[in-house]
Amino acid sequence: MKGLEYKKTLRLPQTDFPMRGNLPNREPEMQQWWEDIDIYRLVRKEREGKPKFILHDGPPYANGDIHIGHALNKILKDFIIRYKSLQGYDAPYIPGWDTHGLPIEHAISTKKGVDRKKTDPVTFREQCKEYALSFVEKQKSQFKRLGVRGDWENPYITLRPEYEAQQIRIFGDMVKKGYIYRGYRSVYWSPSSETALADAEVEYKDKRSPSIYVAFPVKKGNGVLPEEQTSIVIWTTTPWTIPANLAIALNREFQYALVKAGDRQFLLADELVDDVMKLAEIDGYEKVQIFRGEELEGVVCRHPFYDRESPVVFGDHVTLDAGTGCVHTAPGHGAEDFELGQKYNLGVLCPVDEKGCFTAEAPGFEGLFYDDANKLVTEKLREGGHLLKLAFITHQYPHDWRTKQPVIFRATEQWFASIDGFREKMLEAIKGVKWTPAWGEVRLHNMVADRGDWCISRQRVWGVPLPIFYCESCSHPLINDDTIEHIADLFAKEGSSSWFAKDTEELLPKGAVCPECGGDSFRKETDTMDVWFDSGSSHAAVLMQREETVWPADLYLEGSDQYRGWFNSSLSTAVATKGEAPYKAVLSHGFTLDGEGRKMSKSLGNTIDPLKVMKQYGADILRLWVASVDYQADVRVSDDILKQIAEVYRKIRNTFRFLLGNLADFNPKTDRVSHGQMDELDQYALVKLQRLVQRVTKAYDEYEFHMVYHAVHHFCTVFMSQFYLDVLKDRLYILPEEDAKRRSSQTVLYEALLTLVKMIHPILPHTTEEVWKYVPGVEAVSVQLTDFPQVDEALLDNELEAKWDAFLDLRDVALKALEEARNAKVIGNSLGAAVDLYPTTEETHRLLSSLDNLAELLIVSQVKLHDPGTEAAEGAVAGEGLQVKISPAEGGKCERCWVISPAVGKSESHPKLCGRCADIVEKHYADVK
RNA sequence: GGGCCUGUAGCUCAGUUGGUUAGAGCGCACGCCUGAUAAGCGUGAGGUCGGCUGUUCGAGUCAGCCCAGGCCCA
Repeated sequence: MKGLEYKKTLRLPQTDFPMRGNLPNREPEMQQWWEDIDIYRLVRKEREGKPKFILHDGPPYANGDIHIGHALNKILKDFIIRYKSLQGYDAPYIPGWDTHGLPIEHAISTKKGVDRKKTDPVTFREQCKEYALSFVEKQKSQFKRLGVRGDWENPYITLRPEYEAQQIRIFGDMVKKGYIYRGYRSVYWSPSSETALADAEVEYKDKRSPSIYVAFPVKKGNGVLPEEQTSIVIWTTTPWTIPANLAIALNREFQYALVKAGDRQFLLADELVDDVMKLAEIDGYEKVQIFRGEELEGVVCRHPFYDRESPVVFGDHVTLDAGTGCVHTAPGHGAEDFELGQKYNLGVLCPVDEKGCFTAEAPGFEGLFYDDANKLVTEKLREGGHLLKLAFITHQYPHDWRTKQPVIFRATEQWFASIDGFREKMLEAIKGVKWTPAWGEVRLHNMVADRGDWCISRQRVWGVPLPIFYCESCSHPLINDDTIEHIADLFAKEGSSSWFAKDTEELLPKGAVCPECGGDSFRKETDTMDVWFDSGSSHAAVLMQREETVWPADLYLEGSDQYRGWFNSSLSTAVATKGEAPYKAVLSHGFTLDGEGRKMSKSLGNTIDPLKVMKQYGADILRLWVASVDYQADVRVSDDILKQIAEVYRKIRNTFRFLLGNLADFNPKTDRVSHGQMDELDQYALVKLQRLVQRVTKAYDEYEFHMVYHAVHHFCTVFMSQFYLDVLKDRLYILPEEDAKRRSSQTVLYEALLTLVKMIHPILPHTTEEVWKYVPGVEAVSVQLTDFPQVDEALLDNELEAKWDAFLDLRDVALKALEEARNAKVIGNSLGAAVDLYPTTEETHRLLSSLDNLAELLIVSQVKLHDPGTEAAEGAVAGEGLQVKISPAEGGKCERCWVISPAVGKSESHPKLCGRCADIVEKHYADVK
């Protein structure tokens, strides 16, 4: 027999499981198979009646392709759903989409060129809906490509009638509890298009404006300022807002100077005196007195041409960058002014209508277009001697992105949810939620504690209408249980566009009358709800509606921006209506940054496109990346990082391949070896496997997926590949198929295979499913229909573990000695070596002498264990408790097992084999020639 | 400017109640093997633990300040 023939007597690994993943091609095939067998429903059925685990999906906005942040979010959710399913929970996953709101309106206007003002609402909304649904489909296929398992056939979508109806009911409930009220708020207003604008609809352009300095006469000096011939000087570039002036804002911290010029005195910020005097061309002035801002509290001025007071107030927004340090404040015409007005109870004066023309509230200017009033106001100021200077400046000013005309601020009536009404309950509810990471609680608490009321009305068409009517005769709003239920039912049947399609009479229940005046004629509200109200109602629209879910959810999992967003809006509507949080636990993830830890942006060109990654590497690589990082803080991605992940993937895949290859002839039903009969090394491997299950289970339970990743990778690399599998090769390849020692190891390999494939499945669903198809003797059609490995406490032999752990340390000493011998050209591979072991302690000797197969464990040909304390040969390598000397092994190299042995050549029938192999071939392979 | 968070080898992560020369894997360098082979094995070089100042017998671990970066506000 020749070497080639002897090779036929080996049991080398054999498997069709491919070494290379070829994921970009193979994953879609696997996903098709999942769809064919309807894996989502199979898993649900498998867990029917089991305790539920509800991870409620936060809806992404249906616009654009998915980006890496979406991928991170959905993959993390999928880890959890898959893990909980394997752990025996019934864990349905209903993906959702957020579909109303400005960005879609915007896209319809810009991309499709539809003019909202010129299109009837029903038609416009139809186009928005079509657009939104097209992106739902697009993103759905992209999410599915990530390998996310869920009820993709029945997602929740905020524009669906049944969703809108529930949202209306939530709103109605809040009305009933008295949390909804009407108030004023300052918004961007475009006179040219006669509509309110959102921030995104405003663009800044250069504009030439008048710049005036105005003296407001002091009426009450409050014992601090003189009242004769004394004025506070303000600066503004919008003279037309002077009629709406209700206050003058100062900064408490600044120094203000009283300046005497001729017979008049002016108060303004000390630092700006010289600049302003120069501009106003006032010579010969002198500072009379300096005040700290706060000293001027209580001072009141008189409006320059109305019989009205203008008190001094304080605001941090007052700066010394420009002007006088005294800010003209018109709550009706500025956001900061408005807030200050609220704070000081100044009231709101907004004497400008939707066309930008003055109303009767500004006597002397009625009907005048605001921009034309600048001149008249200035004139009036000059006449009264209040105008110190008029000039013109060019500055950046907000314009309507569509009409390109300037925009103004206008206080308008809006609907609010009164956070004060349930703030305390919210703070209480926050305490009852489990926050991961723990600082989430502080973050949301601070936010809720500080936030103002929630403005829920939007002057938009693409949204859920505010279901409110106004009496035609007294303007009193009409909203009650009957109207709410009526509209909810209507929306459930026909969708919320019916609000725009139908007349008011058709929208009202029969016989509705105004509770104030008894009138029976109404008009309907035209505003829609803030989209945060949409998604914030999902707990009611989904969890309370669907039969497969329960309320509250076990978990919400979103990016950390959602503390302000969805975590917050959901909590608000839930606490307001049910008095409790809609979630038992909240988990948040960070943001994806580039390789340098910087924000990703298209303009910087440092984005990573998940779709490209899947095309190049595959979804499992992307998923492995998600698993590898500590997502609770911000995470980094780059091409280099993905390359690294691909390497780790290779290692895990090859471990599976090796296990499969060495189990080709193993039938778990007939070939298993009982634990008591196992080789000690195999028992040790089982202990290590239990330790892995322990560690991994804990990590999954705590949502610490990077711990899973590192633990599994470490196990595959350090324990399996570098030690256990390497040592096992000899017995697996060389021993006869049915040899008990061989079967013992195979039993462990089989256990390890099953354990690993299930444990890593939530992270690598495609790869593990592929592996599953090659695992011998399993009945479940999919790995997803199996149970997560449990720790077998009976296998945890601490003494055995400690002994072998100690052996591995001694092995390191031997490995080092072998390396030195290799470098010195004493040996090539380790089988060329004869090893002399010189224990320096009794303990080491006891350990080593208890192992009868040291040569096998060290993968060398010969080992001699010396008595403790024996002096080591020259050139021995010293380590902890052991010295090791390497020399070339003596004898011939067995052609079958490659071990070097003096016995080679002794056998007559097999002169090229060692004793062991000659024996095996005689007994088991007599027929092989 | 405010609230919250992050900063340990090139990369991804560990570092127990503060306690000896700070760990792992990947990558890298060098070598072995060619019976896991577009694989596998071995050895090795890499860290002022973001910086500074404190508390302490002793700090990657505690406190303060600063720098860099992130989310959300103003």
